[in-house]
Amino acid sequence: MDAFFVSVEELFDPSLKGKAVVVGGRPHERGVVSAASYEARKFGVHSAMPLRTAYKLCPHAIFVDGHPARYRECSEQVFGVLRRFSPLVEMASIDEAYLDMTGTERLHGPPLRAAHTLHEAMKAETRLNCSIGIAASRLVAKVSSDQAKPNGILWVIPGQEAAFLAPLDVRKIPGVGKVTEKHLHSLGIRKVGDLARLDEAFLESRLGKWGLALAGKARGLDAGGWFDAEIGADTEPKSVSHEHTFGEDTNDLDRLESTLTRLCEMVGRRLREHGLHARTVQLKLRYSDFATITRAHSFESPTQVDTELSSQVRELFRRNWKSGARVRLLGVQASSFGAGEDQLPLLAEDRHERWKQALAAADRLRDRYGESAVSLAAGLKGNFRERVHENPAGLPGKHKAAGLPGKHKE
DNA sequence: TCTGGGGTCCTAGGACCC
DNA sequence: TCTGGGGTCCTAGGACCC
Repeated sequence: MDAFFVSVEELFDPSLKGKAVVVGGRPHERGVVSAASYEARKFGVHSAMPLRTAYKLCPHAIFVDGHPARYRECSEQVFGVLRRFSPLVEMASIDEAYLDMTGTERLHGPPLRAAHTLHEAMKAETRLNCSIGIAASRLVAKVSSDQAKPNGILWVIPGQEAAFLAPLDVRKIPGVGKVTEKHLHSLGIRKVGDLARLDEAFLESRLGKWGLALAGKARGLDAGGWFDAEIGADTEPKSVSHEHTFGEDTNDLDRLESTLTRLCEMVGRRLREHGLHARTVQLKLRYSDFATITRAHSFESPTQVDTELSSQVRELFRRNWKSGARVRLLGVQASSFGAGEDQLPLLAEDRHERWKQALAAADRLRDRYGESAVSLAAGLKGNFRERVHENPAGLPGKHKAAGLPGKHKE
């Protein structure tokens, strides 16, 4: 999709059309640009740029907050259109998808014709512009759709992959970022064509396994890593995380701990939504100077229960926080998803079951009344914290830290 | 240029096992 | 008691993507 977030915002507020628009937050907030309109890009504004910088470059731009729910909704609409063109659709991100069009020729005609029909249908049904790249590999399809932007279609005829890629900067290859680009420049490699001329052994000696994959990519092959899989292959999540950057760095213990608890609740909730049980939980801690550490803990049996996550995360925090140091960001990630139900000892089974019911009820309340409707006591500031400390296992004992597994239903 | 939030994949070292 | 080789799992960090 072209300038996806900006385009969606324009649907909700047509007066934004044609103007310099920056999605991501207020100009003096901590944060970066999620998306910039083509008009704003003329002033050098681009995504991932700090909002403050964008403001300096383009003070007259309209700064708007992002609306993830809107983008998700539009993304689902987009998916609905795509699915009619092929059963093999893979959403690679919220605004990007791959379609395997093999065998659809009788239905949709030759490639350019199918693409044209799709392009029209997308505009008609979502009122959003997209660009389409057509090729015999995911890599070339992706690069050609980038080259087709905005609002274009580009077909790279089989056999022409290397010729199409050769004049492009190496940076255009997905997976080549700032660091790899610099590395390649230091070897005198600037264009994809330079890369394609080198032999694999040389690249492998300089860049390891990645160099080998790169040699393939320079020739238009889906070599290595995330490009290899079949389109539409299973996309089970590998991790679930939430993080928060404070508006201002803080060393207030109450604030830090309540933030961690809240993050654990959000992670736990997503685990339950997806029916996942995590074996590993990870704390992320970023200080004022941007120095960042991560510390992980693995459970004996996988969990999706907030209190089990948060008691471990708080322990990791307690053990690793340079006491008193100001913190910029906290994050919590769950991973290593194990299949089965937790194998708890029999005695704990009942308590555990009650907690699961309580958490499910809390999720329903949040659905109905909003994210802040229900919280574990430790997620609140102040009074309740002591009681949670008395109950470090975080399990619902007589304290009923969350006040949840009681008689009342919801 | 004072640097978000949600992800994936890769590397490397150490513990541990046979 | 100068010490191999293969494997897995765990942890930490980093590049990269949208």
